[in-house]
Amino acid sequence: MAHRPRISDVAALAGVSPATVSRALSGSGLVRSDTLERIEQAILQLGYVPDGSARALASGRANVVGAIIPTLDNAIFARAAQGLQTTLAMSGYQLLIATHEYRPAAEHMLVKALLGHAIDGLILVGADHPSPVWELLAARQVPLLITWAMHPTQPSLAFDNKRIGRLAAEHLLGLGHRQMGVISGFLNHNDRARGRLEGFRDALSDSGVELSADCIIEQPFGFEGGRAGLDQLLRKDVLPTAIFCGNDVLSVGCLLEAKARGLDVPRQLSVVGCDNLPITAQIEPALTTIALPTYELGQQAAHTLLRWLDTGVAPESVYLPIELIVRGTTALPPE
Amino acid sequence: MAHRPRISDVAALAGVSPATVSRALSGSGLVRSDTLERIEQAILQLGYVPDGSARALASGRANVVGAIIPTLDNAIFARAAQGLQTTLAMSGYQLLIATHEYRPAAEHMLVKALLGHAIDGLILVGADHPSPVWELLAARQVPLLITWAMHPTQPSLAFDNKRIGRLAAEHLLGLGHRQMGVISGFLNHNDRARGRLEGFRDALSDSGVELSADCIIEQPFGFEGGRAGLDQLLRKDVLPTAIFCGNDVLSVGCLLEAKARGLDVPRQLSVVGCDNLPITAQIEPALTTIALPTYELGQQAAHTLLRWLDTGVAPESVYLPIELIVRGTTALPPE
DNA sequence: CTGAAAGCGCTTACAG
DNA sequence: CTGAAAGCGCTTACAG
Repeated sequence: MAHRPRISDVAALAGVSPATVSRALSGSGLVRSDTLERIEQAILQLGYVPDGSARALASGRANVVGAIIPTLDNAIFARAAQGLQTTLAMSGYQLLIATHEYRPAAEHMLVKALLGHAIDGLILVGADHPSPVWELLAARQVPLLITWAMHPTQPSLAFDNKRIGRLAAEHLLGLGHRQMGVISGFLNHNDRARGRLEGFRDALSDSGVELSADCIIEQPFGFEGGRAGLDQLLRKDVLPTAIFCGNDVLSVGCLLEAKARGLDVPRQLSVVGCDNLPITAQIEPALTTIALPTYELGQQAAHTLLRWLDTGVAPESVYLPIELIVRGTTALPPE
Repeated sequence: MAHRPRISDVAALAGVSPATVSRALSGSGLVRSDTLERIEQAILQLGYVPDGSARALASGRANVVGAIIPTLDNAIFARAAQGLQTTLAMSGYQLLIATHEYRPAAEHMLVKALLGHAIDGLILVGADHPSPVWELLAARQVPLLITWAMHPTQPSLAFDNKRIGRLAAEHLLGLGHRQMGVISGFLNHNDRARGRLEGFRDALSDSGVELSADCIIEQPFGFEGGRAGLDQLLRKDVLPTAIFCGNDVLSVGCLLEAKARGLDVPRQLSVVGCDNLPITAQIEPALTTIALPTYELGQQAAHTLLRWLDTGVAPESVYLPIELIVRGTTALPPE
């Protein structure tokens, strides 16, 4: 075959007009069944696959959703992407995905790039974005769903990051801890990390416990960050009896470092993480953490966005349920 | 503004023809600089973003690459996707990604879906695909790059999966092991897993050691699979002194289960994994594994495909370097 | 360096 | 249930 067959080739072979083939393709139901059959024959025989850009241009719908996430290198975002993609595919939509690695400038470029790429909707992580990003978004008017954090006006599928911090704090306070440390990812350009820290600090504060600034360590996400965070915390004058880690990559690193130093977790040091990564349930002692339904977030993001596209009415924002899971890394403080 | 601005709006505002705006946009260099400046002004003023589908339809290039991978829920594929996406973005390309979760039927559907979605190239994992997939691909004539395994004729960026198995076997044989077990992912529809097993078995066989079929356990990928695999291996009449795991999710699970049972690794049992996941270097004892440069595979896949699109000449297939990393989970066999 | 015109391959009112 | 025709918003020879 010389060329990729076009709709007119199919039409000619089936003895109908291109319009009819188009209707058959879209499953509109207004094609007689014998006609339909001839068309299907022709499609099979020619190996016809409709041209996506032509279809998108003519119909105004690309059947593509864009998503910009911080990274795929954290299982938490990878799982969400997986849930999103799988659910979209079930409705005939595909996923155009990009990662900015926590660089705001990169995010800006990617928003621009995706907006130029025929997408029906866009998904972003976090509610906090540089204003040029919002301007682009406003100009393009594409349905935009915020995830992972709550935006005051934009439809959001959020985790209550402050409550995550509160849950961790209340658990540790309840055990009797008073000296706490925090290992967080970089707070800049990360409203999720800021929210968790704020919630943690607020809850302590409500109980009359102050969290001094030098007990808050910012580290790059990664096991090494968790290890380095613990290292820094152990150099302070007053040692913490409990540590809250902003996510489980950090908490696993922190726990492993504690074990490597011969610290008895949880008897000498309690550790709380966040995410409920699979590995947290496997290591010994298993990590106390806050479970976030990230796969479900991806699924629900897909459903929400597709409904939005169908109905044209913007969805309500919602918080997804989160849950403290107490395992082996938290206990009463020493003494 | 009532409507999304079109290229003609920009042209009108800048006092030129749409053709000139188009040339300015494509950076062709054949637009006078003062004209260019007026056009850029107009673009900024209107917030113009070119329509992707129209551009793709008219030019025949979508600036999108499709990739179908087994899952994002394994860090190994997530990292490769990350390398791929990041590198593509640097050249103005975006990534349309889909996962089939090891279901051949899903892969078939996704190939079909992506081919209908205006892509310039396609990346697949593995050389082994059901024939309907190959037929679709042949009909559509899109540049296709195979990754992770070597295809006899199709351009491939491969790991030598047999050699992975051989490396593991030779290391264990060299230590003196003669009773071995294998924990693998499901072999069906997975040429990477089959290749690794085959290489492992061949190398043993070359040394006069036979690997009996009931020492080969297939498990779903996941920590639980590794744990269950060890459990099954420990029920055999002859206990293995060493286990080769098809990837590091399995090897970590296997190691953790061994520790939970009070087995002394490596003194009572040696374990070799594959992938070099970050966690393997962190746990105690650190895992002996075979390092696969998966991020680099993603990057190189992007470069290879883009060069193909540029030059029109199909690239050579290449094997990526792999390396045995000996850490704490392998030692001389007991006695 | 710039413009007028044709065309990319579909979809979708409109008419029957 | 089906067809003829216009149009989606760009790009790109062709001509100047």
